[in-house]
Amino acid sequence: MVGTKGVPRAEREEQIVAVAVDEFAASGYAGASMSLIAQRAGISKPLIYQYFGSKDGLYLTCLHHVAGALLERLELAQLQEDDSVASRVHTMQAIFEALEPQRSAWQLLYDTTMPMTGEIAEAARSYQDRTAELAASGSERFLRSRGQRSKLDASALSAAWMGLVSALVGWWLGHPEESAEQMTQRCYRLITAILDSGA
Amino acid sequence: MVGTKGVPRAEREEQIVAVAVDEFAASGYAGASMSLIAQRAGISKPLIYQYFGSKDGLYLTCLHHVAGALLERLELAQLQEDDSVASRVHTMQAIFEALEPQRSAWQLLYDTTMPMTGEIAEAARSYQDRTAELAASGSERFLRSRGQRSKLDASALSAAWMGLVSALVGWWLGHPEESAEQMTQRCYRLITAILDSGA
DNA sequence: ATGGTAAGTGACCTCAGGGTAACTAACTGT
DNA sequence: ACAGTTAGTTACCCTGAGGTCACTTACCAT
Repeated sequence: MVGTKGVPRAEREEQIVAVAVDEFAASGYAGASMSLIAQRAGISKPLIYQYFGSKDGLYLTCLHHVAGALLERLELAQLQEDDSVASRVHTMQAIFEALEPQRSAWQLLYDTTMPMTGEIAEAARSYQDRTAELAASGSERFLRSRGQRSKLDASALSAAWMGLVSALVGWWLGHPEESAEQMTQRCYRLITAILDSGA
Repeated sequence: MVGTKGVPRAEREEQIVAVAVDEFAASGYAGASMSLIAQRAGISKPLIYQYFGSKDGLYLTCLHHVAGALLERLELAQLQEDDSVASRVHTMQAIFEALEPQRSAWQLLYDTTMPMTGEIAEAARSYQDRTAELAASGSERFLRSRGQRSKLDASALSAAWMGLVSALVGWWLGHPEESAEQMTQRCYRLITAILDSGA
């Protein structure tokens, strides 16, 4: 079947991006197949190229679409943070809420299979840096308030925190029946349990 | 240049596996190139196929080589654990020490680009399950000792813990000048700082 | 009605990467 | 010396994935 189906470009682009985000998240940049994305979106490959130019172009669009909203929400949540560990739950809440519309989005930011050079790498790095900075400033403040000043320790703590968040999001992906709010409360319970064990 | 170079098979296999582990860790199963591995190992592609049969065969060998030692060490460390959070540092120590000879090994276990079916997937899943079980039993015991009995919470905590460990190993990869012992001490400092903040 | 434009496709090109066939040169024991 | 085995290579095949060309059909303004 050939010829237009009467679907306007903007709408098609949304459909394609939705499918692509999912596919990129599941298989990574390298593993994802343009043909498969086209097939799953119910259109043919050349249409994707007409709209997005290249695989990089599509990925870039997906990345901005996904990371833009997330970062905005995250930087907002940052303002509610204080020195306490418990307040970290706010960050988790922000992430869960921002991710609710398309949970798999998170994987795009930390895809290890994307090329290490070029526009797409720069964009990803830029988003990664912004999230890392949020985590880092929090970690440093946290450690300083406890009398530790090692830059390296702060850097490691920051990495650990981001890995922890990443893993929880991954767990969430495997438990789709859980709502964002349930996840937030779960985090609260866990953090409390860990801290109560104290000293 | 053609013909033997006088290197016995066992030795060559070791060289190849060493390079392959590195390459698989860096680019993932899908992204790694057999040609590149051959080139970096200083031999030609067919020799790899002669020795390992296929890409899957090579990956499998790498996986067993790497995960076997790690799991053994990890299951040993498990015995030193108690209910406290602080004792988790023993697990970290075990991981750092087991990984010292080839740090990038860790990535192999959790490569998301490997095929989801076949012998290699089963092997990976088996190793993942063994590590997950270690983490899970620890998490469950930990939560139960604090009066919480939710299976889901334990599962999430387990995932979070594994993500945290994974991230710290990743951080270590980016800071090659740090020794395993320094990493262990760093973990001790961080855990202490978090717990001291208590309640 | 009709021409221009937007939406859409089948068939192809190109090239990288897994995998193989056929050949060659050095060791090793008799 | 020489035959057999082990270590090693060059040159190739084939599939799949990114990407493009030429073509087709529906919508829309005059």
